[in-house]
Amino acid sequence: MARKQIDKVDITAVARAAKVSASTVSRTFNHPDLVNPATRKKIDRAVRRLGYIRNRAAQAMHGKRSGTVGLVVPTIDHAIFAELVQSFSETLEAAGFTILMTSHGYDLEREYAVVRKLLEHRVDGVALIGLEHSEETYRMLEQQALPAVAIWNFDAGSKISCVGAQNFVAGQMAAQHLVDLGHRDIGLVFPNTGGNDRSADRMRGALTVFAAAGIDIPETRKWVSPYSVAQAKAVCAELLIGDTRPTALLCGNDVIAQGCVYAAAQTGVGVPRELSVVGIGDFKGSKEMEPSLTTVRIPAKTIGEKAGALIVRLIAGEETTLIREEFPTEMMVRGSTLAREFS
Amino acid sequence: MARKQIDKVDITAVARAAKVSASTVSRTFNHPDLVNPATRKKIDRAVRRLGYIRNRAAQAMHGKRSGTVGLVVPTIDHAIFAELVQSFSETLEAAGFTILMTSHGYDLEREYAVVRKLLEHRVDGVALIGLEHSEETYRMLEQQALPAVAIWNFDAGSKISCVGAQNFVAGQMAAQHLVDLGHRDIGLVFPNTGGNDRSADRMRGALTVFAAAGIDIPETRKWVSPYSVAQAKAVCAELLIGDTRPTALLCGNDVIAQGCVYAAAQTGVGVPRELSVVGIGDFKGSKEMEPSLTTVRIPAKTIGEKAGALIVRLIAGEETTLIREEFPTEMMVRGSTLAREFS
DNA sequence: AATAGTATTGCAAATGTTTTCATAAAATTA
DNA sequence: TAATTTTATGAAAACATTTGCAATACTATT
Repeated sequence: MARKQIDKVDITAVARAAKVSASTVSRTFNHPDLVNPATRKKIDRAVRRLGYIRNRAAQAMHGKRSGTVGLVVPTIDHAIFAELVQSFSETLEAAGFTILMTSHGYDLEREYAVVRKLLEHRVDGVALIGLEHSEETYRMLEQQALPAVAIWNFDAGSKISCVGAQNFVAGQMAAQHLVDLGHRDIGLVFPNTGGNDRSADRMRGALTVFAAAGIDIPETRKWVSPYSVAQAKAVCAELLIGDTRPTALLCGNDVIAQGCVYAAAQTGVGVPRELSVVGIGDFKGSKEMEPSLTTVRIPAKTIGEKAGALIVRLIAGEETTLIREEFPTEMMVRGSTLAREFS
Repeated sequence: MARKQIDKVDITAVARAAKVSASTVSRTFNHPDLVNPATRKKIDRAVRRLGYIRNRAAQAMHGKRSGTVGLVVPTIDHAIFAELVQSFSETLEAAGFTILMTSHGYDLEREYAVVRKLLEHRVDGVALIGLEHSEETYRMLEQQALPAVAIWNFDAGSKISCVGAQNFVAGQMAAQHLVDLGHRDIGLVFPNTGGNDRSADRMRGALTVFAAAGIDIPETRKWVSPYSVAQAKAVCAELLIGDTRPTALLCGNDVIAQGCVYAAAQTGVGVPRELSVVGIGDFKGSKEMEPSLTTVRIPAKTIGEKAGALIVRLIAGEETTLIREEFPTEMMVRGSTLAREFS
């Protein structure tokens, strides 16, 4: 059994134990080919015996990379981001990086603070969700000349590299689908769009299509719900028991759509027969629910992977210009929408 | 507009710009009360003008804390952990820490590697999910004398501090509920239990209760499904079309239960009339689904918060002994279970 | 055997901070 | 006004590591 570590074991302790100099120990880690195999073995044994663990902080001081990448999300507690974050981190971990993750709860002031904190930790790069960030945040990133990528949204005019989809188009697709099915009286259930450009873009996209089709969405047909099944269900249950209800609901994302479908089931409104529901996102499980959810697919997993790969290249200096990668959204027509029955 | 940062701006650059020594600058950050307000202001201005960001790596070298806490999860891509992780990180961020997060995909070998990497980054503490970890991992943590807490499981004999619930009891509760309803022919749908003590404990708990009630669960009534709605639905759909099907299903967690409920809807089996389904976990949305899911509540949010608070105390040295905090599970009887109809 | 490489290692400087100690200036007390 | 205490600052050492340079010890070449 290894003894408790009373005296700190640093590189010189290892050196002493192996009867070599600290430099040689350091080299065994960083340039193993420069040291004699026999010596290496001695050192290896000492390392193991003492339970030595190198100190990245000390390494990082030498202009060496810290081996960490910052990831800033509004919240993790969402099917939405969980999938994205997972594939992003897998990619980065495979490349040897560790993720420093922070969340800010959709507060751009807090976002600035956490990004700053990441910089204090000398992350080799940062990934942010979306493209809406404070001036200060953008300025800081630029000033530090840090590899940065915005994930989730694609925008041809973005100030930093981005990899994602066009939420505007996603909104358009969902709207177009409803229009194509003959719906005219449509309700919108979206989260509050402050500090959330994804949601705002989707809504704008949808509204554009409706306007083009000559469909007016009065304020009374717009409901606000956070990204929560429970709250969406409550909001939706309320709107469904009104004396006139829309024939279709376009939801800000799949979680909200799910809530709507449940609310309909609860209030005895048949989906899709009496009410069509369309979501955006195509989260895990959306396809499996009953009725299975019609939605616009945003390829979260792919986006996460590609964003991870991009930041690795950015850090390695393989990319020098601003890079933008777009991933198309796709209309997934499933069981929760149906052509409107004309009387 | 701040100029691009060509020459690295470190503490001495700030000192130069403010015409003071580096020590004074350092002090303004760490012991502001020791420096003259006027000087402080000068320094503040210089910091702002140069866009200086302190280097935690260099600080960490002085035995100072790194201000990071490692969080090791099997995967983030789960409703299960998302909620836990969110509340855990909120608590820690409020205390000024940043989270270093890594996942290992239920591979204990990889877990050892990532914990080691966290130690290289000199995290001030680590949190792991569950209590099943490799000998090597435990040894390393002990040897480094690092504050560590296991989240999710409670075990009175744990080797490290833990805060969580008893999965064994959760399994018992779910099973007892079905027994109380008169079910005798019960199916089990659980994930593979390798490297996943949570799941294994739940299963054992359930089996204990069934045995006590004189109910035998033959191998043919045990199905394996990962934590995925899609796969659980597929597995369950298969078992439901068999010529004899159980009257109740006990699922390893709510995601699986959800898949089962959907599978039943798909194959036209009425829940709860013809089939009772009970889950474990009480995830977000479980209550809202239709029928709403009967499940055993494990208070993820509370556990995350308390675990965060505990590790903060551990790091601050306020706790010196091994601490174990248990949070009780609770049977949430809802719409997906019903007493078995006797012929 | 002498020469020129080449492989291996150690020394010392450097990295960006914090902190201890010493010193100087200012404020207080007698 | 001198003596003492307090406040504010700087110089230098310390932290754990990496790396450029120099020194030594081998190997290969002639």
